[in-house]
Amino acid sequence: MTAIREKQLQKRKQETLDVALRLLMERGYSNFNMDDLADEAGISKPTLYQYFNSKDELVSQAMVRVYEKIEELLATLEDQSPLTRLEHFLRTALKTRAEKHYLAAPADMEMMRAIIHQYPPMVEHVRVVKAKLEHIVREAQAQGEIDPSLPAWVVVNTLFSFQRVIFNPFSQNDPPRSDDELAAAMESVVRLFKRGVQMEIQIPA
Amino acid sequence: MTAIREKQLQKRKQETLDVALRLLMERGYSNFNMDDLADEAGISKPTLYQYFNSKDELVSQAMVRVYEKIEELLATLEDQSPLTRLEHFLRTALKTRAEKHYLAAPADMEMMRAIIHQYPPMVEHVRVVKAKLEHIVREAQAQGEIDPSLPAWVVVNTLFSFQRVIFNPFSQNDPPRSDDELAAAMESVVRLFKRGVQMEIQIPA
Amino acid sequence: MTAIREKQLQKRKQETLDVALRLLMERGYSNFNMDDLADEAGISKPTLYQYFNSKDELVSQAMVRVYEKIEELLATLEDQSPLTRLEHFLRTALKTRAEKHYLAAPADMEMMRAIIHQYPPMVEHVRVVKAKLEHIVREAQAQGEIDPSLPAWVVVNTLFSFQRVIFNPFSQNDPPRSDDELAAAMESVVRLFKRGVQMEIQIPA
Amino acid sequence: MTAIREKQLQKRKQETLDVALRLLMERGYSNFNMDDLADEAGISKPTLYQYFNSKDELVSQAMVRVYEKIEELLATLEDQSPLTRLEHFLRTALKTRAEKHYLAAPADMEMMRAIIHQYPPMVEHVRVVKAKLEHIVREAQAQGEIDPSLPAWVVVNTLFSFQRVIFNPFSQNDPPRSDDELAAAMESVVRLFKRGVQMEIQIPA
DNA sequence: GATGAATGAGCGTTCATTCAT
DNA sequence: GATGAATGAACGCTCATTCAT
Repeated sequence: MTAIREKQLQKRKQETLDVALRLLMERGYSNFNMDDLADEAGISKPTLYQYFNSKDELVSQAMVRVYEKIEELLATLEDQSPLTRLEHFLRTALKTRAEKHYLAAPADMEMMRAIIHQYPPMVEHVRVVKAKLEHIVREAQAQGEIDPSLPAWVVVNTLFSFQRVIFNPFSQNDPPRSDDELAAAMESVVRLFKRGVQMEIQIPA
Repeated sequence: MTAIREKQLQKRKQETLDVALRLLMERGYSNFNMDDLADEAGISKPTLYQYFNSKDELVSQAMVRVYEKIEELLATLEDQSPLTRLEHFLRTALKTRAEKHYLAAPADMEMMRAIIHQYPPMVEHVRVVKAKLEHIVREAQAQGEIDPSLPAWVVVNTLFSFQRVIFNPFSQNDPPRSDDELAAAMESVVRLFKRGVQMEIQIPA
Repeated sequence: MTAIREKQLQKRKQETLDVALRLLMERGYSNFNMDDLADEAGISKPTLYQYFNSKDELVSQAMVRVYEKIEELLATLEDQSPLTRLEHFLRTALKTRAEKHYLAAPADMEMMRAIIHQYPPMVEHVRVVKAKLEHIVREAQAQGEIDPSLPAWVVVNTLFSFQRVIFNPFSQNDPPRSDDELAAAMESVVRLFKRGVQMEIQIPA
Repeated sequence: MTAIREKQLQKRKQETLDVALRLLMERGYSNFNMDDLADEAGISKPTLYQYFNSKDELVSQAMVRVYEKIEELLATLEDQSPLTRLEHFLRTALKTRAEKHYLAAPADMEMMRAIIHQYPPMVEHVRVVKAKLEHIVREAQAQGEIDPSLPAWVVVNTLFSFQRVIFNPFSQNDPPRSDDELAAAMESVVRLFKRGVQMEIQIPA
């Protein structure tokens, strides 16, 4: 019984986090408020506060959600070569981004640093995911797929950063891109990344 | 006489914008408030509102400031090759960023989209700078320095995005980097960029 | 259960409007502020804003309240002759006024024009009440109780205006009137009105 | 020299008061501010404060101006019968009002009571004008032009109140009146007043 | 367990008023 | 004598958070 209850609760919580994520993406942190979230999630505010202790915790958990999705994604790719895994990650991140959803777009939220700081478990979560990605980078470097002179953390941060190429707040002022343009842009970014991290080409004598 | 006054005023305004930029960088938009700004700038709130009509206008002008600096930078590089100019721009952006100042870090402010929208002259400013950079990219492509198959806007956005590699809100949770590490990272990013945009290497038969 | 809640809420709202009306009467619009209202009404400011969306809406609703009272009053007089109804209305208005309450004193608020304009339903309300009064005037004219050469709207506006005779901001500087004086003044006004609107007396040949 | 200066100053002051009166009429007290007044009067704010010690004093003086105009008007009528003088006063007041200027519209400003209170000389001024009007009323009563049973102050207040019949903030929502309608309305008001204050008609046996 | 209703604390903005030139 | 620039004090309004039912 309680288990079922518990499951229902978890589901509600997850749904709430999804709505929160969407609103954050749509409006930005400062235009995101608990009233609207409660409304859009179809629950009352006190209930919201039963699920999450504070707005900041909620936002933090929403971010963690993003990182969990990354982990899930990486888990499905375990049998592929390290570089292929990174490529896949990048491609997925870009696509998700283009569809205006989240996934791995944490860098957006300059504003959330204070928050993140206050919730150590979340911080830990982020650290773990980054460590996993760094590990993959190092594997790739060991296998000669990536230039070993590049610091692994730089490569990982680069991957995260690339998401902004496709969609960022300022692109709203750019000319709108057609789906084809967007697809081409994504491929360009992937190519740019792969070439960029490649070993120095040794021109055979 | 009046000219001196006017100049003083402009100076005050600029100083205020500088303080604003620092606070925005430190705290993010939503923790940035007019009281603190007035305090830190050493002026009263009503004076603030004589300089700027609203918080949003102030923030917008602060952003414009950033773009002006980019323009100034680009102007000093006119005699160099297109790719060199882009490289220089990137290097400067990264360095500024590492020093926790601004310059070309607009992409930070997911939260500012609404704002920017409301101040058409600012939007125009941003558009112009982006157009200039895109122009340089196209020159580089014409001269064979950059792969012509990459859309110019993608390359420009990439340049902006790269700033986040060095410093972003989440890196506060990463291990702190030494100055040497940072310098190396910056070089890595530049290298990654240059290789990434390069023409496909034609291996001679 | 909820019904009780709802009723309590409505009561609170009404009480708040009453306090608002008193304060408006005492201080005028520009010295009337939401903090004091909240204090005097014994609720918090946010609660105030749950009841009313803005100061102006609140003031508008307070005005509507006044007009509702007029409608209620008129409803109780339906079986009387038109002129008697108008007389009764005037008498009540004057008495209420003398007791420093409201009822039908909208003309006070020169300052509220902008407000009223912004709340179409309120404007409509006012229009309806005026229309009802004008209708009564026309009935009286049809029955020979009122000179038909007087435009109905002029008569109605006259009725409203008369309230100021008894009490207006400037009368505070006048010598204070005793209760008897006040009663006499009210009767004088009523008499003045009745004679003023009367048919031209036909002196029989 | 100084006399000329002094005259210039007085002229400027009067002009400023006229602008103030117009703005007060147009916007109401609460939307009337010193910045706009300085702008529209073409002087600087500090200069404004040299002319008038405070906003409230300025407004009070503006009101006094209105009463001065009444005194001037009455002075030109000295050779006429008391009732004729009152009639003339009423007619002028209504006309001025219809032209959306002031003159004798003090009752508008519910909001100014606090002010008026604080400037005894102004209060005195108002008292004097009212006393003069009351004196005329008493003369009329002595000459049998006005029913002696009506308290003089009631008659005077009635005169002031009538201005609102023609134009008040709420009439903005009424259907607009043509010039002819307005002229007819004014005549109606005058007639209503005259009949209203008339002696009881003694029907000869 | 869920919620309608309530609130303390704060924020952006304005305004009457004054200083320094 | 006249003014551009500055400010203290409020005011309208919002938001994260918590009772009371």
